[in-house]
Amino acid sequence: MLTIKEIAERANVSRTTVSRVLNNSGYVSEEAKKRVLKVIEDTGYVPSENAKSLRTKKTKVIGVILPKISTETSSRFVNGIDEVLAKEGYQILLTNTNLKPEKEIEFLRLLKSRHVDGIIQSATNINQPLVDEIFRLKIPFVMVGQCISGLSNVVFDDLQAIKDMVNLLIKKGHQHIAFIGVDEKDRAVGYLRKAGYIEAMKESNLDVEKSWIQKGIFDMKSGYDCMKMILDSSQNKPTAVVAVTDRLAIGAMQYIKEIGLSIPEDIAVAGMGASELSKVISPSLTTIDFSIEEAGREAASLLLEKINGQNNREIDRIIKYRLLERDSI
Amino acid sequence: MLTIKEIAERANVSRTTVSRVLNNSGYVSEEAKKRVLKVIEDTGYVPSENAKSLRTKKTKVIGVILPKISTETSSRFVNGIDEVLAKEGYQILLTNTNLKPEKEIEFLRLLKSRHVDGIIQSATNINQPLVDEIFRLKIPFVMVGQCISGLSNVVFDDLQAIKDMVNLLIKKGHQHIAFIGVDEKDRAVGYLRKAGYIEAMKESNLDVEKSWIQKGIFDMKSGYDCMKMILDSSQNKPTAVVAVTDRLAIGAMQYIKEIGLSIPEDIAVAGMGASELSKVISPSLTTIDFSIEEAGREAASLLLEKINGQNNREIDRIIKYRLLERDSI
DNA sequence: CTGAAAGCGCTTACAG
DNA sequence: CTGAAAGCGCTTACAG
Repeated sequence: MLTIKEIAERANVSRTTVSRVLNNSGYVSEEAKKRVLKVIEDTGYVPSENAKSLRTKKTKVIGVILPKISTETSSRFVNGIDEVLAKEGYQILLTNTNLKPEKEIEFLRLLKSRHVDGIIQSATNINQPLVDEIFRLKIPFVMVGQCISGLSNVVFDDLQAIKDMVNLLIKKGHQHIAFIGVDEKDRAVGYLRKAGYIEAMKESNLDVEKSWIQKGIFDMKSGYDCMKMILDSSQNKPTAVVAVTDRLAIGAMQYIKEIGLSIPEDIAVAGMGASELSKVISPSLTTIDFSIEEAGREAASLLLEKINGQNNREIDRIIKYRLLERDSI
Repeated sequence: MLTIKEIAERANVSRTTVSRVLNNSGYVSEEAKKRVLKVIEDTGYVPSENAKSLRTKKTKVIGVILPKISTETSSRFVNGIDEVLAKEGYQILLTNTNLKPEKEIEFLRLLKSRHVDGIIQSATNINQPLVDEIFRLKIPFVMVGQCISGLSNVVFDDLQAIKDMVNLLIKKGHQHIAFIGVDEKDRAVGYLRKAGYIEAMKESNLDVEKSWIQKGIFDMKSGYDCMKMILDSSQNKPTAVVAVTDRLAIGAMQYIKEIGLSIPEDIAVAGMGASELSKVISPSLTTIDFSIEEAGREAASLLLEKINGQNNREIDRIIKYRLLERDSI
């Protein structure tokens, strides 16, 4: 590896001078500058960011903690982050907990040990030890998808979004509306969306039969199974179903089609997430677009503000969603 | 920031000793070890990886260069990489060229300046300056998706895969088979897949009408347009069409449905890539599964071997594909 | 305009 | 078993 020392020798100047031309700081004579630049060009020298950040305490790297890396949501999210960070010359160090909560604290420490300038975490469920560790870190931090008071958060309006969806269904004349959710430990997707469904039903004085509410996990098969459960065990058959993810909704659609019912005539189906799938499936799926890229961009901007010391208070941003009404309802 | 010095003082030992317990190397008395561990525990000290790698010349970070970050392919690929790298304690530094070739060299240098232990690049089209820079870098490197002689490559058998697909169509009785491709500058997807189509047709002595071959870009709309072109301008209407990506194929399906033809009765459609969409669309799309995760895993393993000095020769790995025959043909 | 020297936080021979 | 000291490749007051 070439070092600044060698460049200095070849250009017949001191390391200080080389450093100056590298960083465009301080006075350097045109003569010297030219010589240094020439040597750098010839040798293909690239300064060591490691050594640099050991001195400057800045790394121009920000850490991103993802609950799952191989999903459409994650890649959109990272894309949004990258869009604003790349412009400022920041790199992304990616970590993936694969839904294992114990990994979160591990990665937090790891990112700290690598002196990232800031951290963005997209979380599903959060626990106290994690929160404690975040505060302990004292590092610019933005939480996405869940809300922790005292931190800055970028959140989605999960509650209102599903209420809008249920209300739309009600407006269309549905009274028996079923719900496919996920574990409530996931506060946003599990708890809040279920709460929104229940609130909306209550506000319209509609009864909810217990068997209309089913809990699955994050895949299509699970949506299929839940739909079967709902239809098999309900006294009053629902005429509509809303699922907390598109994937679950699409699984439900598969079951409905399979038993020969039609969508939306016999049963209307709605999902959430605006996945690519939702556009392409037939009938096209009514869903909620949560603007994931936008969340990524917001999180990155917020983090940048913190890094640059423009604000250190708690700031919460709620990302706007859009209800996409399509053919499935 | 807490440093090793402070830990040493608090534990009443030298920095050397702290370093020893941190790395579990050399002799340390139980006494001392216990004291140090206690202080670390109490303070939440995390050693600086920067300082460490400045000395050791290892960063435990590997750089990944992606042509586009927000695609299903990319996230699957990164997932595969992460699967094997995470086990070995490596982190991923992600860069995204957004299909801008000039970014590639920039990122190569950047990754070098960050002293990554190795680089994995997923490329679409490659040019000589890029190749030169890679060789200049002298860093463990694995190229994925394209083949550069002298480097280690993980490639897909694009040519044979599409030949298999075309031959299957032929076996099913199709003689007029159209093709939707992309720019041939993309050697794998553009050039090789087109070559495979042409070869397969030739081997079966089937004529190819010029208008059967259309070129699009990587989205559905483009597939739709190409299909329209094919149907509008052909003397002999094709009874089947194969597209080089699922997205293009699905776009084509949309047009076919729109004009009231049915799939596969009137026109059979095949894609490539085994996207999630392909499963869900109806009729489900016949496609090729290139095992992207597997490519990620292979690339990571190969890179690890190089980093550990187990091999430094060129090694090429061809990832197996599977033809998924579904309802669209 | 230029350079010698200190220092960032670690590790690692070396000496004891 | 332990520690003083050198060194990794940079930057940055400071002195000239």
